[in-house]
Amino acid sequence: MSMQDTASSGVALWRLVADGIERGIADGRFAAGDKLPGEMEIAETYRVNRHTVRRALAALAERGIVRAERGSGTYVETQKLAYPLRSRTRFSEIVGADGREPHGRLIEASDDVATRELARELGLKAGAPLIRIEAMRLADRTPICVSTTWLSAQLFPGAGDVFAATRSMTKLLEHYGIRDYRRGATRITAGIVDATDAARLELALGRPILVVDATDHDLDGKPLVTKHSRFAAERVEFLVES
Amino acid sequence: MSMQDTASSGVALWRLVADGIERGIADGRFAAGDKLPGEMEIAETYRVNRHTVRRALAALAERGIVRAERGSGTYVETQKLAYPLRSRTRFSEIVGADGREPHGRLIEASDDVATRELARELGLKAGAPLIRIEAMRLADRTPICVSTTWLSAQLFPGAGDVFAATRSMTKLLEHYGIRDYRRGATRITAGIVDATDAARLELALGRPILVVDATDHDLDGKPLVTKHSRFAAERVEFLVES
DNA sequence: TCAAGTTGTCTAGTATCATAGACAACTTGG
DNA sequence: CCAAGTTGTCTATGATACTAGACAACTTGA
Repeated sequence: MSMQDTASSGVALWRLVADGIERGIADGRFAAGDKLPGEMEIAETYRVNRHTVRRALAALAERGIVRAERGSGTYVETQKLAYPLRSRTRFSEIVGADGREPHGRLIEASDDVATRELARELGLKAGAPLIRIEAMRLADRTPICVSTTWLSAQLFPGAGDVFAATRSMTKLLEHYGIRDYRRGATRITAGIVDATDAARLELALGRPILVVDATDHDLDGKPLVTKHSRFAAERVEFLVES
Repeated sequence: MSMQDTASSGVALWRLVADGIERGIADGRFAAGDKLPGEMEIAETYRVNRHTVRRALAALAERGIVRAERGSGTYVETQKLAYPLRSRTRFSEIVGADGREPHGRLIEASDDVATRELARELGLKAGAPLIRIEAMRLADRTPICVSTTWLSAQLFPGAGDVFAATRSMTKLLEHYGIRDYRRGATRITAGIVDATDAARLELALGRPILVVDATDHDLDGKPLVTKHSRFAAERVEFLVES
């Protein structure tokens, strides 16, 4: 590798190294607790200066993916988040069960208008006022997914502010008196991350993402919210129960 | 945006801008022939210096996606090939209907042996002799896809030579007395182009591809050929009819 | 013809990226 | 304890990324 590669691709060398290592962890070449090769060895395999490797490892360490031990080596901290797809799915519960700390972050909340598709999913009329929430979910400090969520502006007035305060869709619904809800039909597809999501997910450009479309209903079957979520494929593993 | 964003993400700003514009073209926000917003306007929307926008546009121009006209503006060059996925799909017809000239090119023909999966698709026994044809399809002079096609060596003896002469799967089947055929179940996935296909498709490394697996049957439902095709995602758009 | 708007080109300055070398601090295994 | 191997930190240098401003060259529409 060389600066020429960086210039032509627009991706920093240390980022390529970091992504390569993270991919190795995702693929299982390095399991949780494993010792990574030494910095010099990594530098040789990527044909890169040791300082560049250190930059990459620092980025991974900041996200809690690896942990450096002076004099000893650098060790893998995390493993893929097992994400069961049940009708009752709560991000915070899943992450908590994995021994990691769930976080939510509001990216943007804005008013929107129901397209035909959104109206059908939410049981509204096309053109109905909606609130669109762009949010992000993390486990410890690692971004897991970004979601675009739509709710009826009439059923959930001021939902954007509520989410900004609670950072949780479950708590948002509780705020409007909804104690429990269920996930309806879920569509799973895959795609390539775009630049915006890549920056948000701290994901390399061009990496695969898992795209999940789903609508949550209350216990009477009335649609509440519909979501379009993009998961970093290398950090999560969907489990579908039979 | 600022250098701080770049530092944290390891992705150059101009790359984010270029991807954003390319996405706009892919999404149809900018159609072929359309004039893009001025460099200053793009710079404002991305909160970036005009020179950074010019870097992004230069990268897109080098790939033939946009074309700058001094004093006038920057225009979208490319147009995606609309590719309807019907049970009766002929590449030449689709390309011709788009007003472009279809071409076929034989890359390689070789003998092969049926794996379990291939045997199941073709209704043969595992280990049965096959002919494997690696071919490429173009519209005008733009590569659209590369396909690996398997046929029974017993049903279609010398198929490689026939394809080399006709450069068309339809004509190949005609040569063996098959006047019409239908496409069976089609699986569509996405992935990243590998180095070999990238060179063939004249595609940059790391670009997305649409992977299509399908088996063609004769009118009695007997499997004829099974294909594994890789389309340059940025040059084609599949249309699935409901 | 002319003014406004567009892309093309130049200079300059600051911050980051990447490389290079040296040495300190620490852990591990013999 | 000691040698080998590891990560941590420092200085230094050159290339690249991004911003900033100015002006030239060109197109378009009034």
